[in-house]
Amino acid sequence: MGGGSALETSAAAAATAAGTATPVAPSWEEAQRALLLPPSRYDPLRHACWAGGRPAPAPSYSSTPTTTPAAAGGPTPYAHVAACLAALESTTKRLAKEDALTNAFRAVLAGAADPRVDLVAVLYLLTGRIGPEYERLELNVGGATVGAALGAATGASGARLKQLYRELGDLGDVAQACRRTQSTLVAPAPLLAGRLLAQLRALAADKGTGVAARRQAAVLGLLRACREGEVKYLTRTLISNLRVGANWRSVLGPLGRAVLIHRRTQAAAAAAASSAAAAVGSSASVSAAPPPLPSKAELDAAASAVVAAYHLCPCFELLVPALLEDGPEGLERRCVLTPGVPLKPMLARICGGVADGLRQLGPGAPFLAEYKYDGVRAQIHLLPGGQVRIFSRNCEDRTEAFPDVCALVRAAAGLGATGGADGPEAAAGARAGDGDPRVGPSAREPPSATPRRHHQQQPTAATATVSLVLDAEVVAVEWVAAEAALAMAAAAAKAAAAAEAGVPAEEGGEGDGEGGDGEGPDGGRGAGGGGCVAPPYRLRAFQELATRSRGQVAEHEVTVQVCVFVFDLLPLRERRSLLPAALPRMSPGRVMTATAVEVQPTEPPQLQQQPGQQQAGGAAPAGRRGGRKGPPAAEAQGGAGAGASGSDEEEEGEEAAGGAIKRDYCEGLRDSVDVVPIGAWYGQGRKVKWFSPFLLAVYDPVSETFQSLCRCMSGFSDEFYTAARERLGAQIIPGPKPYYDTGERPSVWFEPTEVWELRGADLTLSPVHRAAAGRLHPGRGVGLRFPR
DNA sequence: GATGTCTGCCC
DNA sequence: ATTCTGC
DNA sequence: GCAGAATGGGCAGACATC
Repeated sequence: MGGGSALETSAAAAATAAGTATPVAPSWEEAQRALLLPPSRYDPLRHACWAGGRPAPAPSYSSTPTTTPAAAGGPTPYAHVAACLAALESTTKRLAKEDALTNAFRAVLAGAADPRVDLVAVLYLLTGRIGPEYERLELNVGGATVGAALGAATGASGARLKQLYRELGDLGDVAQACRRTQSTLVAPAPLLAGRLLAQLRALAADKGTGVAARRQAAVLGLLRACREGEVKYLTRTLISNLRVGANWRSVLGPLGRAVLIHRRTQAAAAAAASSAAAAVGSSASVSAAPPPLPSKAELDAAASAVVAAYHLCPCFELLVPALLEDGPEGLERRCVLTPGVPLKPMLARICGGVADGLRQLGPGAPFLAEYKYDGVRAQIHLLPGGQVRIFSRNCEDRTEAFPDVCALVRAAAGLGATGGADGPEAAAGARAGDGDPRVGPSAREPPSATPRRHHQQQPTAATATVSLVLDAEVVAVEWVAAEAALAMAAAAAKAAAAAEAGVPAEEGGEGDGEGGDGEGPDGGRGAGGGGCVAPPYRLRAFQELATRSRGQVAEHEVTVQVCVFVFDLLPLRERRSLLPAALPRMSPGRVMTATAVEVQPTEPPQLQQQPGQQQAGGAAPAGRRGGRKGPPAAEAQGGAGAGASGSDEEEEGEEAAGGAIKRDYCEGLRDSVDVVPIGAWYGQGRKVKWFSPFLLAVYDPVSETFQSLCRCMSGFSDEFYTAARERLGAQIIPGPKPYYDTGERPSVWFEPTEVWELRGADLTLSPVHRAAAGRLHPGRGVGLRFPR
């Protein structure tokens, strides 16, 4: 509070100094409101909340503006970021959010001493990140660490913090609430965006004994340095939960717009200055009327240029310099696909079932129906040198965890299985080996230990060629002995016969969500047209693959073998028919194209030809299952992404044709389960006022116990939450009934008074849930995956 | 050394 | 992952 | 129709604690 009045005073002083109609630098709240002005009325010089590195408010520029705008400022204060976050949070309107972001970036461009550096920092801070996703850089700070630091910073007791948290449902709000009652003795230096980002990165880099204490101390220091509205957002940043209704996606368009506006303004100012100088030759003020905003079309073009560039090159350190130097128009040339930099994944549209999906694809349009494998998504880059890089669905670099995948892909591509270490540093020209794909301790050579820093390498013409980018699913496989393979083949044949006879038997109870070793869609099948020789492998469930180490794995340490199911080539979305050419040496159980059915709505389904593996009988019904039967929420992949409009022989109108109907909810698993809410937690954020999630249990008549099955939070409407809060609020009991069986510890327990119907996708063996305890696994119960 | 807590990341 | 909500 | 938030099960890894 002391700070508040001091700031008022300085604002008043600024007002006097400014004189005449020269505006006074706004307070933090005013700056926040100003950010919501339409860009046409926002003046970065007048509304920006800083100058000379001082926090808001301070004179935004001197009363005698003899300097150029760009030189007027200092480092961007974090207060500016916080003001923008507050502006974002203050509205749910998307256009208003875009305006706020655009204005905020313009302020940085106009007011920062080093806009190039500050813009990157502000971008990260506004999106709650500290680096590109593919650089393993994590704060490792969560609620516990911040909570403890908060206690130390404010003197609030743990109980008080807990109570506040229950009321507010957001640690940032708790911090803000605490701060109001806290008086700072000596105000530390104000937080600066660039420096804060560096501090956060240092925090992320710290490790070893005692980190927890060091982290907490660092967090404490940062919290203490906060002013005005900063604590709330700094706290949320620390726990990676900004929740202001904007994320990296929302920031890109405004970034393009802001840069375009700024460049126009600068050009106009330069022109005015030079003409004035030429005319009079004396100190004419540069503050001529700002030029009108670029046209909407121009602004939109700038926005989509940045969006497209970011998909190809999701790294602000690369994007921003290119943007500032060559403008949005130059991005297409400057930001190209860079080897080892993952592409942002395609956008997918949700549709309300298969019928809807087909309608979206276009009536009568042919499409591809693919299996949805239960593994992990992998974006696989095969670089010109023969090295491989593997990225997760979230663009995390997972190369080192999957040396076997690297080897398999190299082999499938016709390069030697021992082509060398992966990653650009490791030179190792791939030599063409015998191409025999081998899983096992044959290939090794540990991958480069040096983590690469992509943003240090500028894309150049030389490095811009990627030989191959694959989209694939990595699935755990189990190799089985020959006899077992024969048995499986026989079973598959029987199932196929049954299916042909019209029995809707689906896949004969396959897996049934038993979690354990359920066969995948075509596990154990694939026997060819006439003489059946089943490949000696079976697909395993996701849970098996999840045991893979996260860090560096040597190939001989791999315990769970995998098969790579390739389903797409990026970024051109060329037809899958190019896959066999790109990967001439695929091999069953190792690297395969994902099983798919080409559907011509007027003709019977035709199974896609697969290299190295003939498909027949058994797979067709399964394929039909994926394409035809009713997933309530299937997903059609559109040809978004990349913008690299290669558009070869693709007919227009068929743009979505590369899409696949995925996420099939197996018919057999659509059963619902009757469950009883036996406990709950208090909601967070939007759901503070309600119970969420609920702890749900099944009743076991044998043991006469309620065994927990899962927590559940989705599938409920807000009305349901409100009603449930009332009903169950009256059923709270002090502790669990003796006949409740669960490893969970919910905040509240209920009398068992209601029965709900629950749907889920899958079951897994659980360490905390107790359903069917002991029946599938000694000591482990069953949990429900994706309850809803 | 075993166990527990926290965090991040797969689905 | 899924689902709901507001623009 | 999109974007965003709020949540699920469960694993490994890194520390902290016993």
